[in-house]
Amino acid sequence: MTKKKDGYHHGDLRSALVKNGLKLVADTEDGDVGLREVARETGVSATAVYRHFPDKDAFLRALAGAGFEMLYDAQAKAAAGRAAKDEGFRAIGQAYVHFAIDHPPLFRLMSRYMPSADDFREGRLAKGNRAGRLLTDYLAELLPGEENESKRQVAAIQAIALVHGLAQLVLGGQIPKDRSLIDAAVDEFGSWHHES
Amino acid sequence: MTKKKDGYHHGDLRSALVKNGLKLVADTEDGDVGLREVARETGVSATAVYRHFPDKDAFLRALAGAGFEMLYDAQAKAAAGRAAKDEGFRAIGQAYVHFAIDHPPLFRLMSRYMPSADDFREGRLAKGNRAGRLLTDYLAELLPGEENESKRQVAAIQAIALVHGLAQLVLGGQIPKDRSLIDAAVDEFGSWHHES
DNA sequence: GGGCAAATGATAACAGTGTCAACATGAGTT
DNA sequence: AACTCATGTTGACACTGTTATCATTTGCCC
Repeated sequence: MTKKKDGYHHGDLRSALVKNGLKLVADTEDGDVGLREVARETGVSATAVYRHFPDKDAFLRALAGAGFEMLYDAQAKAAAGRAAKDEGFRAIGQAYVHFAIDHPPLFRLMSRYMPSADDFREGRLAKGNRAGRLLTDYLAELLPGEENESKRQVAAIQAIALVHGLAQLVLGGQIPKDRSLIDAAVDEFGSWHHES
Repeated sequence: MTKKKDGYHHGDLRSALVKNGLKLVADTEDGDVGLREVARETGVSATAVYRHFPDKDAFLRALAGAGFEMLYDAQAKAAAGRAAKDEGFRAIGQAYVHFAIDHPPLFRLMSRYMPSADDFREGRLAKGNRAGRLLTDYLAELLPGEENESKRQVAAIQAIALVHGLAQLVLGGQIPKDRSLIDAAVDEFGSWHHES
């Protein structure tokens, strides 16, 4: 139980649900929480959730969105102070994996509700776009003079695939949770493109 | 309904459940099937499944295992005939992503039940190890004379992270389902390490 | 301030799920 | 032929997401 302004109406139930949802997600394995469970934790009836979210899917998407906000903050903080663009790129790439390691269930949830490329283009995003855009933006500045556009697109795809794959496989236990190893993997990728 | 040898006993229920399970998984979005659903499809009572699998988790793990067998076959076929080791490496890497594209829900299920590094080392795998081992084995032959062992480990991690990340992000819609683009991303990675 | 509509909450119920305990049936062995 | 054990069934329990219906409160208008 958290935050309850006693009385029939809650005051700000929606954000209370999200906050408790995030807390409960952290205690799960796969990042899935039940609506009834979070309602119970919030001290409210099960169906009250439906006044703020159309269904469970929408609620989990909201949780994932909050997670992307946290990720964006972490990446921004990691990149701050890095004057050199390539250092900034490596920093936010590593921050991506570190975030996954620090919040395994939340990251798994986020992976399931990650905005698609279409969501990006058509601007139908709240704010969760920023996390993903950071990486590709840095990469765009990092590779200004590539021969052709397609080569740059390939490099961008490699970058996000590498970083996302690292995070996914570390959480799955296929890659050792070794921070220096992970940082090395990201660093070397960055240097390939920068030193060439 | 498939395969039913009519009568109280089924004959080979376990494999029938797996077969129908795989079929049903293919029709889902996230690669999750209900035990009752597959039991219904197989024409058997819901609890009969428990005579062959301790719980739902074990059943889904069996489905994932069957998926890894399919993946291994696809990778072996892709690598066959490639004399050059680096070509073989690229082929199985691309086959990994192609498999994901061809079987989205199954691949998502497999991602959730992917054998961990510990499973590998301690040899507690049925046969699903082969799919993962293929990639790293090729990579080991590909990089015989790297300066130190740690550099080789970093390269191995980069390879599987790149390939797994590509698969994951294509299925999520973050990367366009463009086969030539994906092949280019894998090819270029292979050439980096080979030409150096 | 009184009254009313809309927003927000609660209750009851339905269909569906994973799982367990108890029982039924058939196959294989001696 | 009888017994045993693996295999399949029935019934039930606790739980879930979701809907329909009813209750309360807030905010606004006169």
